[in-house]
Amino acid sequence: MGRIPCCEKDNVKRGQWTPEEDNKLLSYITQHGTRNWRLIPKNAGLQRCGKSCRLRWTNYLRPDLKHGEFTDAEEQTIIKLHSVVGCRWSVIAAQLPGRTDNDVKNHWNTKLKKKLSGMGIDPVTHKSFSHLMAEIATTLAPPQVAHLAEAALGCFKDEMLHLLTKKRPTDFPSPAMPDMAAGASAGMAMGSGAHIAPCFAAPPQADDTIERIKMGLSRAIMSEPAAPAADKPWPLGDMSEGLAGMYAAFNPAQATEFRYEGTASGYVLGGDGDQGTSMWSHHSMYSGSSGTEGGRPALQEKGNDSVGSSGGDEEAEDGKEGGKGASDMSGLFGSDCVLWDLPDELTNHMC
DNA sequence: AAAGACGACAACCGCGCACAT
DNA sequence: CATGTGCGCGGTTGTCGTCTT
Repeated sequence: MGRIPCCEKDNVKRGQWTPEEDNKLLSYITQHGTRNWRLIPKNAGLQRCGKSCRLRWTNYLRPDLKHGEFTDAEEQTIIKLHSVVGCRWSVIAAQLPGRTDNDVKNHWNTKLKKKLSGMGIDPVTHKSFSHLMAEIATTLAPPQVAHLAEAALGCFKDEMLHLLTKKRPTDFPSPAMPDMAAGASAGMAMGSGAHIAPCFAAPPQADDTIERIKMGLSRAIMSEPAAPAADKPWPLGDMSEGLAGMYAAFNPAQATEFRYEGTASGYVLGGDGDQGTSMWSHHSMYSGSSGTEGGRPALQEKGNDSVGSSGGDEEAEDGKEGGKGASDMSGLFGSDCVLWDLPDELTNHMC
């Protein structure tokens, strides 16, 4: 059916607001409130559309707004809440008095995302890069690994190249560095993306690093093995060499084989025929304590969501699986850390 | 000193939901 | 119930100041 535009664009002014316009809007709203945004610009004598007025008011003119630098506490709040609710900026902003969703969103995009990336943490999943790469190596059968490694590394590549060329990782405070070092040792045998990890552990020359990343990505793509028969196990030798090495490093006791159990049930890690041990039982975000003992199905993936569900995916799952979000989140901050004192409104988003 | 690159922030756009008619 | 309207939200774009070369 289509919507009628909120205003005739020909007759309205756009772009930066002048102090005069601000004054008109402010004085009008002070006297009459914000009952009908469509009428406000007309009554206030502004050549703006109501939507523009509303944005100006909510993002800038409101007297209860806090302008200026975000404090460390506010940043921590944003990061924690983002790990729970994703890009629901209005929900996050609601927990930060005086901040708007636009403020929070801008601050995230311009500062916090880079800050987390610099610490070796993927800002989408809030997991360390090494975890994500290792997860790729352990959760999927070899035929899928190359494709997913390519996809995942592609996501990180630009950010990493940026960091490597602009600011060395060693310049960042890095709680995730031990993980990265672990990933580095695990990935030494890798012919693929694990080249990245040593770059964080001991950054070589940036130019050399970039070349090594490119080569690693190429090899990850090129090393896809042929699929074995459905009833035959995957010998590690069928994995790309690097991924096999990475898997072996994380799971020395069980690094014997992958077994393919068909598409209906997904890929199951073999060995003793049981679930095997995920590195997730040894690592967790931030704290390093046991994270997902609640039975994170990392080794029995169905579908392709094993590279950590993105914020968008989590949102897409809202309402489909009661309690899923909350249970998954319980491990995010480690056992010694109460997740968050979330109001009902917030926790409702998580289920 | 000038030009280009980059970062930060303000503002815009389009979609979807809730509510009124 | 169908349609119209208002508003909120998240993603994207534009602009301006600062930094780098």
